[in-house]
Amino acid sequence: MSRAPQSGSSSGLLRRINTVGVLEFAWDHDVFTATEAMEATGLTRSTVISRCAELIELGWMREVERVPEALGKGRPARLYRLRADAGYVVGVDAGQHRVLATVCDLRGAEVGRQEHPIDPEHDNAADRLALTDTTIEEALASGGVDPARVLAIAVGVPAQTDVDGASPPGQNEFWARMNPGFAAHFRERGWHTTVENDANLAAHAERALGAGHDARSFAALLSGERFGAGIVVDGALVRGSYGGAGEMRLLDYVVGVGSPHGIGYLARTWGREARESGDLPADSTLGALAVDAIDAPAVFAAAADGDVGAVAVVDRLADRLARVCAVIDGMLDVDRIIVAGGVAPVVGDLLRRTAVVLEGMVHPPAPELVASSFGADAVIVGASTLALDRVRTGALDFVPGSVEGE
Amino acid sequence: MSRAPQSGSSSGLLRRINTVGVLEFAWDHDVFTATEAMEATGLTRSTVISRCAELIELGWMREVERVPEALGKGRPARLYRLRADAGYVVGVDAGQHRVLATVCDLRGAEVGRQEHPIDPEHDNAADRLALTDTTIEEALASGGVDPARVLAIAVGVPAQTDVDGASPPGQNEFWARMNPGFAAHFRERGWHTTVENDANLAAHAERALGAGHDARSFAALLSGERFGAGIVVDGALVRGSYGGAGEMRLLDYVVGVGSPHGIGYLARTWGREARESGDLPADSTLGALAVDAIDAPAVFAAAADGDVGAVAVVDRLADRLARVCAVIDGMLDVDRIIVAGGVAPVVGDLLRRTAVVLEGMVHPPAPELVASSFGADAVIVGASTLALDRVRTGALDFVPGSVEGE
DNA sequence: ATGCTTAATCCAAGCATTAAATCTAATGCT
DNA sequence: AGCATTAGATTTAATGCTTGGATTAAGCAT
Repeated sequence: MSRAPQSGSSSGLLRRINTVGVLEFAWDHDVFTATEAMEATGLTRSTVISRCAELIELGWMREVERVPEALGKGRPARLYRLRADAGYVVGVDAGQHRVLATVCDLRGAEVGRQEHPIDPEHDNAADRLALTDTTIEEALASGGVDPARVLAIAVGVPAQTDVDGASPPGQNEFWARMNPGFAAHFRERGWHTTVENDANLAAHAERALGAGHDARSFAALLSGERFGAGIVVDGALVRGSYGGAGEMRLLDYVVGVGSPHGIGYLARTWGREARESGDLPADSTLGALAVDAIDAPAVFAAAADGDVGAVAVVDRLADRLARVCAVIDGMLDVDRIIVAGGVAPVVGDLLRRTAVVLEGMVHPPAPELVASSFGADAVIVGASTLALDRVRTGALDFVPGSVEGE
Repeated sequence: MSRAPQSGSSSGLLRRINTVGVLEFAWDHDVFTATEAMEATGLTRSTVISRCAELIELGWMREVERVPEALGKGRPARLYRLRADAGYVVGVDAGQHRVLATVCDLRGAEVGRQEHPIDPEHDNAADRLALTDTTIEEALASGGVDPARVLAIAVGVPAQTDVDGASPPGQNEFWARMNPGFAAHFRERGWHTTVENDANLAAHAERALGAGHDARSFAALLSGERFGAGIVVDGALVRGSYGGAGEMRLLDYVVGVGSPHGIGYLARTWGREARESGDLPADSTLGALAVDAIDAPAVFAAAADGDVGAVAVVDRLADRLARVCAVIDGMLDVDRIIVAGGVAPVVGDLLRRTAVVLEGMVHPPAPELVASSFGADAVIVGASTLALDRVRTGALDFVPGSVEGE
């Protein structure tokens, strides 16, 4: 008698569905009562409470004791809350010139961070992998997080990646160096691993937390040294089998563009050209700078200052950028284009000029042009966001960290 | 006592899931046994049989009696089969010059078809809507299908459409004529209605039944009078908020292209130009034709014949098409580009030449170039495929036709 | 203390599924 | 013909999970 090993009800499928439903609700609310969860999930009180009990058992949630001076009339409700420290995710921006790692809790709050420069002259796959490991280790230590409690990691690389996170080999030495087997390496540690192109991660960041959160379709245009776009259409990231969607190699064939150079590169280069041409008026802000001191922010600052040479550069950039945007919109009909990357904080004026040019180039309505609010952090924010997303989506497949902590 | 109105088990959610699972299985198998369904769904025999009973009750399936000379050793299995005639879907290709409607059963077999030309000179929204109704009525009659048994309809239009099937108003008189409120009109009849851009439907056709069935990412390039692409990336159609993805307005800005004209238009125009230039040698196939008789098939035929002038046109087309493909691939990293539309049957040689040019224009691997096997039927096949897909996806929300038939 | 209000808990009822035993229909061998 | 063999169909009891109502618990106001 008793203990017959029977699974019943399709091996607990329904139970699982409801558990996930309650956890989902917990994820986007802070503390909550059973009654609130009932309304959101459509389940009975008994069921909600039993699901909560299971989630507490599993370590995903915790019951939080009421603050004494609570209020209300009837019997006070028990309060539940997602355990933000049930696990952590690591985000990595493994860029060409530096490796940056952050550690976030399940609520997305950053609890640790570390960064190391990489000298492109002495860069190789093995060192890059080792330095990334070190950076992560230190970021974890800075947040006091035990590596065993990491559930997932996402790594952004300036390379194409396939769905498994590998970069197509052979044809591109650079990719092999930028993505030295990250996917296999971290999976070996038992972490759920995603390796993704940096522009695609920027798009993830914008979708979840930035200017893309209210747009069905948009492009996040990474615009530093080279253009690269992360494209979200109908709420889904468009990546392609090898993650090459949005790589913008096609700019070579666009009239008035012809190269993949980005805003940062062009502003600097054209700004220096103007400085060296000697045609600048005597009172030019740009003319007063050393050539080496001229970079994109300097040029935009000078233009804001009314400097004729810098204004000319910005106008030229506006035309160029408008064409890039016209191509993206013409192919994908996006509602919004978000200019991201290190230059994002200084392109406000450029975007206003670009919008005017763009208006004449596309079928109305023209896509809205906005600057990302993440600045140089777009990729790392996207990485942690994506890692977190993976945990959320497959939550019950993860085992949250040991609960002994408290 | 008894009969307490209790819903239990989350209002039959699990039951519904399993019912759908069995129906799914039925949909892509012909006759099948309970045992087969058990293996596919992971359910028990009892459950499968009870789900089948419900599906038969609902009218989706039917039990088919064994043919006497069956075989095997043990007790012969009961056989089930999807009722292909449980309902019908209507596909419509409402093109600029003609309206074509087909009626298909649930297995996708065409059971009725009707077509009417439209004179673009005397075209207006009201007449177009009325003619479409007539065409559908006649197509239904030709297949002996009672309109009440239609479950869904999909209409392809040469216009952009939003997710509800409406074309953005105002800015484009042409669209309002091409899509005279189809969505609202057919929904009023109680049919599940989808109105979609023609190139997007071609992509649906290729994905489900054509050259796209084994590609994760591809573009169906409708190439008659104007280029238009239906884009599938990672298995999902990329359409944009207003269905404008793949509209290829960006061709205006591509070096060596500059206009949206398609292969059909260009082959005809350039072929006539060559004919009129008078530079053709005496034995030219093209030169022997009347100017009015020169169209795309004629040009391709002449080129296959070795006609110098026609070969020159094909070479020029190859260069142009390669640039179009390079732009699509550069933006979306597709595995394959499928040239569709009326010209598809004759572009084999052109594609071979194009592939050579394209090889030098894109990052390897270059997308594979293939001709659609649907010819002028790409849009209508896509329409019925899509309508069928909608029925399949939401099957239990539909009420199949009356069963009294047999 | 006595209600009043709102949650939590308990419990019987019921649905849907599974597992195991039993039944049924065919084949093939003797 | 009789009987074992095979394999699917049915039946039955057990199980898991959810529901809905009854009961109890916890605060607050009077």
